[in-house]
This record gives sequence, structure tokens and C-alpha cells, in this order.
Amino acid sequence: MLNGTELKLFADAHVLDEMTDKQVRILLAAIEVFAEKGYANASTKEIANKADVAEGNIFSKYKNKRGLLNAIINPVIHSIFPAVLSDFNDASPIQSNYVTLHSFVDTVLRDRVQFLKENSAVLKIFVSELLYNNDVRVKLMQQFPTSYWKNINHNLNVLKENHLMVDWENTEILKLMWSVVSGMIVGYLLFNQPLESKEINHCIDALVKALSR
Amino acid sequence: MLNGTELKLFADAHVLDEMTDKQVRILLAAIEVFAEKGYANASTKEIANKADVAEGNIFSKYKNKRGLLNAIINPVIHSIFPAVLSDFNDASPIQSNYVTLHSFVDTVLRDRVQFLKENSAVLKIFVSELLYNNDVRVKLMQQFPTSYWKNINHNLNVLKENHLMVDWENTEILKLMWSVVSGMIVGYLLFNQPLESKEINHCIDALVKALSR
DNA sequence: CAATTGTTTGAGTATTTACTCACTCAATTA
DNA sequence: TAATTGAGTGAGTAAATACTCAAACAATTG
Repeated sequence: MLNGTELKLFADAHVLDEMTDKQVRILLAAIEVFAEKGYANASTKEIANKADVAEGNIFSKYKNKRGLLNAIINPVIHSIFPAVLSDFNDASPIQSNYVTLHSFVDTVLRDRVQFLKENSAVLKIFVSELLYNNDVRVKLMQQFPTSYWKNINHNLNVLKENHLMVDWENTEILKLMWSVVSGMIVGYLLFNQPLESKEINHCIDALVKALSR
Repeated sequence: MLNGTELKLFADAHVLDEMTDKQVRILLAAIEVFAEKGYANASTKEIANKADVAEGNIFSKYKNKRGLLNAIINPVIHSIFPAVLSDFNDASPIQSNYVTLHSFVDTVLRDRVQFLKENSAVLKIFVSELLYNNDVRVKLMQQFPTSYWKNINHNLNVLKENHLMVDWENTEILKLMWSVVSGMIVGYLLFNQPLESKEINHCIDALVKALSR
């Protein structure tokens, strides 16, 4: 049930460092149960059972049930915005000044579709929390500009200056791109619609046309 | 807190017929509390308090807490897909054969943005349920083709035949439109971003360009 | 081995919560 | 007025659940 690559997110965030076997199992079981029934309907007892661990062990690592949830959500907040955009900076083979609209859209879209597909369980937990937890929303908003804003801002501005792109606010452009990615992922995850490369290509073409000047 | 027009959805679905004052108050209070803290974290006691009603009264109208939830969600399932599309059928002043891509996108987008804005509380409850309740997803999928599929299918086919639109599957086209609407609504409802007509116009233009041939 | 440190256990507890049911009250009808 | 009906009440109950804590256990160190 749980996507195998899902652990990578936590390994990268060094969440697993100095964790015992049982503690890692608790984390994985929590992801699985939270994603299946939702945080509020998931009992710590069920998580402990699935992890093959005593219930009390959960609370020796985490202050409470919410602490366990935060351990799952925090890495998502810090990686939901694409790090791949650094590929467009000066050190990269693709020079930012010469980036085309198509290569920009193509890179970002594929990268995020891949990321969301690979982390679907934690994503579901995250989205659910986003709906009702204002703290998570605020944290996400704070993460947005610090993570990649300068870089992406620069790229968009260059494209606009070269008249290769519509003259919208950058936030509008990014929101449209996020919408398209989200739409595909929702269809895939919730409605079992296949995520074929044909559709991804269609969406990339659509976005390029939509954002072209 | 609760959008005043929200009741219209239930009046239209004749949910309120033969309901007493107190029962209507229960429904409204439930919408408010469910939307604020989520179904699982909402206690029937709090709903009863907010409705200024004895707790037991909830269970004389509804079999259980989930029955109350269903009474809220069902009307959404039956109205989430745009009824406005009947404006495009033969009886309408806008003849379906002469509809332009722009008028199509414009009408559908504005109508759904309006609908979602006006029903934001129930929408939130509905989306949350969509995440974890497969029954609701199935019901929604069943509703999709029966409600307006023929009509919209015809319109899209005509546009495609006249080479006014890309030759994608109709489901792809509609998914893209839904994605754009959803993105705007999410920004508006969760992140307090204003929903200015400038942005709506941008999105309409973007979609028209994206879907043009 | 002895001592120490940190991990794991799981029975026990306090609290919350959905739901019941015997009853009251108000309105309508005979 | 008396009888009937159905909405409304709210104290009470059984079950679920997050969290505690004292004890057991394992691993490492002196």
C-alpha cells in the first residue's frame, strides 16, 4: 500500500537519523494509517499494532499524537516547492537567460508530478491538514518565498522581458501551473485515472500556449 | 462565518421541506462546525449547543452522526457539475452549434467560481470527505455522466469538428478547466488570496489559448 | 561481572463522545 | 375537554482512545 520511495523524503530531511528500527516502523505505520483513514480516525493503538510495537513506545519518541503527525508533515512543507528549479540558475548547463518557456514549464511540471506521485501517502495527509489547520497553511506560505522564490522570480522575469510570456504577476503564473499539476494528481490518486505521458504532454503544451505572449 | 447563500443549495434540493425551525438550525450548525474543525473533530454536543437544541434532537431526525453528514454532502454531489450548461442546448438563445470557445469557457468558469464561492463551507466538508471516503467518490463519478455529459459532450465535439479546439479527449479538457477553477478557489478559501476579476479574466484567456487549435 | 544508560512494554486511567430512552410539552383532532 | 400525535429534552451509558508510569529489558561501559 505504501509507496516504497516515500521514505526518501524523511531520509533526506534527516528525520531517520538516530532512530531505532521500531521508531522507523512507527513512522511508516503512522503514514499508512493516517493516509488511509485520516488523522482523526487513526488510533495510536492501530498504528502500534501495524508497527508491531507497544503503544507506549509512540509516546516515548513523540510528545503526543500530533507530534507524530508533525514529524510526517514538516518534511513535506520543506520539499513541496521544487528544488529542481536550481537547475535554471547560473551554474547549470541551461543558462537562465536563455531558458525557453517550454523548457521551463516542461521541467517544473514533470518534476512536481513525479514528486507528488512518489509521495502520495504523505501528500494526502498534508492536504487534509491544510484544510483544517491554519498553522500548517501559515508555515507553507512562509516556506514559499524563502525556498526558491528569487530563482524562479528571475526566470519568469527574463521570460517576460523577452516577450516570451504573458505579463501576469508571477504568483498568478505559478498558481496556474500548480493548478494543472494538482488536477492531474487528484485524478490519478482519488479517481484512479491513469497518468499517461500523453496527458502530461497535453498539459505542458496547454500551459505553454496559455502562458505565451 | 457561514455564507448566507449556503442555504439555497439545500432549499433547491428540497432538503428543508417539512423541516422544523430547530431541524434547520441543526443543519446550519452542523455545516458550520464541520467546516471549521472537520467531521471527525466535531462533536454532536457542540452542534447541538450552537443550534440551541437538545443533543438528542439530532438523532430523532438523523439515524446517526454520519446521516447528518450525508444530508449535507448529497446536495453537493448533485449540483457540483454545472447546470448552467443547459444554456448551451438547443432551446437556448445561444445555439450550441455556434458557440465559440471563448463563450463556452467564459460561461462555465464564471458559473463554477460563483457556485464554489457561494458554497464554500459545504464545499470544504465535501472535499474533506472526498479524500477519505470512497463511497462519496463513487457517487460523484456516477453523477458526472448522467448530469450534463451529453450536453457538454456535444458542445465540445462541435468545437472540435470546427477546428476551434484541440483534439483531446473531452475528459481531459474538462479536467483542465476544473483544475483552473479549483486553483483559484483554493487560493481564495485557504490562503486568503483575493479573487479579483483580473485573475478570473486571465484564467479564461489562458484556457482559451490553451484549448485553441 | 556490575553499573549505567537508554529503549520498550502494556496494564491502567481519565476523559471524551455517539447514541439511547423514558419522559415532557405543545399542537391538533375527535 | 379529552385523546392523540409527534417534536423535543437531557441525564445516563457503554465504548473508544490518548496518554501515563513503573517495571522489564537490552546494550554499552568501567
